[in-house]
Amino acid sequence: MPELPEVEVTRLSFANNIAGAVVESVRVGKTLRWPLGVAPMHLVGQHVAAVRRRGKYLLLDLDQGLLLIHLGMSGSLSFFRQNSTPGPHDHFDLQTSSGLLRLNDPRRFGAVVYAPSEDSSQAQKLLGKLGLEPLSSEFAVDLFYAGLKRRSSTIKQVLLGGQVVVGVGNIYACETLFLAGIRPTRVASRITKQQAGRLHAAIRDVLTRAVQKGGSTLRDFSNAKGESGYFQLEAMVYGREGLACKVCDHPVRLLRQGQRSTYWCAHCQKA
DNA sequence: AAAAGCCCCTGGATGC
DNA sequence: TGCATCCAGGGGCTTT
Repeated sequence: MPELPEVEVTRLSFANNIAGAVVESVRVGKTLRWPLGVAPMHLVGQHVAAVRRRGKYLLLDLDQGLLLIHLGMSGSLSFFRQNSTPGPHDHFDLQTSSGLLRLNDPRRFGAVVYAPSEDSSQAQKLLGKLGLEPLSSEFAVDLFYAGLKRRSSTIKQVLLGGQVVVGVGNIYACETLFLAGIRPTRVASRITKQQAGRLHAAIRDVLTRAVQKGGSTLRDFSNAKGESGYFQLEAMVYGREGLACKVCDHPVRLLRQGQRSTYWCAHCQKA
């Protein structure tokens, strides 16, 4: 479910509410991708200083260390002002003095992991190889182009891989390649500087607008206040196999790349 | 070092 | 209605 815009919208929806709050109790349900990595008691009494985002990870800064939260494929966070009883897929609760932060995740590909610091091995194992933040000023065309230059796999897989640029998931990878007119099977290192420029602009543009629109919902995304997004940025190709391309009327194609579906238009994406 | 596969898990949609 | 099969927006881990 969540790509960068959904994670960022989630962060914005509760960061100000939880900042400065004190952890009162922690409830761990079924184990997620990994165990929490610390005794829940250790978190009690600590302040939540801030909520940051790195790629698709949310970072909750505590007095001592931080929590790394990932939503996986099916995770979502909710923030409750009042008490609420957990449902069958609510696998982590952080009760604070200002409200309850709850992770719901049916598939349990998500994670909540404690790390003693951002430099710790626990944190670096997850964050250490992440690429450029597409919505920050560090996302320069030159750096992006240089990153693509040293990759020999296809551009679609490089976008998904997160080692050159973070936060672009399957939907946005398909959509940005369409907007840039680049075929998804193109070897990344053979992309020209001009094409890299178009792709760079498409990534910034689409992700920025998706955050502004409240996150896309092809299915069921909602932020931590329970408000759903609308997918007002309509997909040009994603999920549209066999339908007419919105630009040229040729049928949208489907292909498999690394066990993921890629949707694209062979007529519009010739670069 | 990088790339390619393999998995983790549940629920919803589709087909018989 | 019931059951089997396929698919899903992610990414760490293991093997090449």
